[in-house]
Amino acid sequence: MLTISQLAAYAGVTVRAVRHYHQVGLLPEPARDHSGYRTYGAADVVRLIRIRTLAEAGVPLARVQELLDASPSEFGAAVDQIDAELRAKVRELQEHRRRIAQLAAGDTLAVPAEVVTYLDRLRGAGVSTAMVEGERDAWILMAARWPEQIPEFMAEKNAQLDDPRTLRLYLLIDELNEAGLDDERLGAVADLMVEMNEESARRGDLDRQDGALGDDAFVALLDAFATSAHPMVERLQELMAERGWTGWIKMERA
Amino acid sequence: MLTISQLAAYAGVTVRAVRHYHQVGLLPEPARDHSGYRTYGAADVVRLIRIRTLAEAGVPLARVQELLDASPSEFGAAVDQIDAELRAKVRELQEHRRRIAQLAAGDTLAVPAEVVTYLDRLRGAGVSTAMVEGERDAWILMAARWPEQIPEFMAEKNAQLDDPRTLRLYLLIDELNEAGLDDERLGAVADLMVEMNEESARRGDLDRQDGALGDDAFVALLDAFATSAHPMVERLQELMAERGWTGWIKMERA
DNA sequence: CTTGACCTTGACGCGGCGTCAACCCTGCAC
DNA sequence: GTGCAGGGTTGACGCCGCGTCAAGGTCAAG
Repeated sequence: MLTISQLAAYAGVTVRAVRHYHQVGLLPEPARDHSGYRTYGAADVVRLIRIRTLAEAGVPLARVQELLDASPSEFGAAVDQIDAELRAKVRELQEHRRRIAQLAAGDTLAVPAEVVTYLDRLRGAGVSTAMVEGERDAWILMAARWPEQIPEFMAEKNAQLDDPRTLRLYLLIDELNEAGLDDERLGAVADLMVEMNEESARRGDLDRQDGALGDDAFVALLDAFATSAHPMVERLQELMAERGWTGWIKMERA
Repeated sequence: MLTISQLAAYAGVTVRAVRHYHQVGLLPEPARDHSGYRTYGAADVVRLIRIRTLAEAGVPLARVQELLDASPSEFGAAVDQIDAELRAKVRELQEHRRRIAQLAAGDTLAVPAEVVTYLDRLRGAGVSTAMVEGERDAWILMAARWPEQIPEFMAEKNAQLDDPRTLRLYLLIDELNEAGLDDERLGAVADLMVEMNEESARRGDLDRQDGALGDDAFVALLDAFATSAHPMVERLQELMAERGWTGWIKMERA
């Protein structure tokens, strides 16, 4: 007669595992000796080994029972099914690996590739890290809301950046962020923005934007985000309002 | 300002997940409105999306925090490590698949290939299913105790089976199992066993067996197993004892 | 008699939430 | 007013396969 640790040793499992199998009913509770110890025989070793064989092959414990007393054909079908489940898990993990491989650089985190390119262009042109991060976060939000439109949006953004005044705008705002709020230079920024908005309006860009950004609540959210990130935005909006323009992400004539 | 379900919708996660992230400290608890509702802003959406991006790439939640504010080089190292862990998991699952693929037929379950061949030979020679299953279980035990020696043992077993008297022994015992205990024919079985034992002894097989089966407790276990499986074994042992032989699995001159 | 190695039951922990339960708030239709 | 649907809140259990204490009782050896 065997004690639980001897049984476990013969089968190559832990004592705790044996007790677990008792608990879930996989292995019947054996008789006890005079002091309450469980006593096992050779048949228990056999059953335990067969359980382990299945468990180590990835069979969920809940299904081991049915497999142990299945006919060969049932057994084959069940094995096929379990193998299919294992395949699915493998695929899932492979997908994880694929994704994690794409997370090489910091920016790539949650940002589509087009946006990364755009952000790199900004950085390369001398725009500050803080500003680029703000842009990145804004585009994370955009990509969450309109994943399909991102290539479209980025094409337009890149086109805007071809106009040297756009870059000048970014750099001016960067400077002001460092230097502190200076109403005279802010005024110049606002003037520049108005000038470019007028041109956009003439080209009809604003109308197209109206269609694309058709979720007022979300636009409000983005505006609030911009305001909280850069206090200067609020002041700029006031100056723009004086010049007849409201909004921020989506600019409109008052 | 967003409610928790709006936040969750923007990031493409469940409300429960958001609350879980609060609980584990991944996402800071936001301010509450007058009725206790959580209120979120755009920055929370951004953070939540970045968390999801990592989580969906297979990063354990416990490590998401450190990855979110890691430098690019730290990030790269961590990503490498996580990828290694994912690879390990994949390998493990593949191993499971390999094993389960081997579990095609019933006998294969926990029995080495050599034994399967031997059992098939017995079955093919007309030995009963019950007897073959008993043999199988005994060999499961043997393989657990002496995995290395199994090929050796099976070679010997096969050699024994080349002697037609061995098969006759199996078939006789099968018959007696069905017909009930009949001392006269049992006597004939015992005589045959003695005869073969004597020959084994002359060839020196018994001495080699002594060396191989050097674990008395385990031999006792196997004997007990045989006895409990077939009540006839006990009677046979008595008859063998009268003829000067003791033991069962490991036979010795009294 | 002590020690150390075993046995017993009971309970928590892990990972990432899903899924009740039991209750409160809000806005709208009647 | 009242009722109802559809939000929100905290709290707790469940999953899976055990690992790992905790707090004892038992056994064989020195």
